[in-house]
Amino acid sequence: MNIFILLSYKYLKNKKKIKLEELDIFKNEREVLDYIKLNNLEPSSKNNSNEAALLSEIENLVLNYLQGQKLNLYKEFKKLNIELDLNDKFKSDFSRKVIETLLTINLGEITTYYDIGKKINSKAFRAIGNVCKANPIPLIIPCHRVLRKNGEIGGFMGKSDKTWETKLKRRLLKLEGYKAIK
DNA sequence: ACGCGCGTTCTAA
DNA sequence: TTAGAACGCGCGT
Repeated sequence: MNIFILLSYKYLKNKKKIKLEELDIFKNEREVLDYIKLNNLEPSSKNNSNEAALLSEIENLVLNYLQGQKLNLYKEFKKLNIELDLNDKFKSDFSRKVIETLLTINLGEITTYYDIGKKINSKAFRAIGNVCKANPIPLIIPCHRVLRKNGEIGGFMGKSDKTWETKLKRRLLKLEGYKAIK
């Protein structure tokens, strides 16, 4: 399965750090190009050596993860002092609690929409799904580790079962060593 | 397969 | 700005 990954970020010169805005996953190059065009994205200049170094570290982390290394990407990104653009995106208490809970699910583990609801004292299971859908940085925020209560795969990146997106979700879980999915 | 529940977003006033 | 309708990577029956 080939995938194409696009990182949208800003380099904060004064702080010398990268603020990661989005990590998007596409199934072919054309989709990447369409997305870049649609959102008027500028190609990375990499004219700053610190910026280039950070980027290559990020690239290595993601590639190693996709090749099966057991990496906690969230923690690794934190080590690199990468800023995640979450507070801008998630403004409500509810969505922040969902994201917070998601970040506690380690590689190799899974949870369910139901369990997240239990943890944050809510029965809004569908709304929890909607927060995941709005997740701008999959892989780092591990929405792929959330299944339906009955063990079904559930959706991924806004799409329901029997789509390329859910195949990717299965693939990621397999990569992480989790096997039992309906 | 259907109805339900609930946070978010869209829509029309 | 505000009420209410519509919408969802879901759940229970």
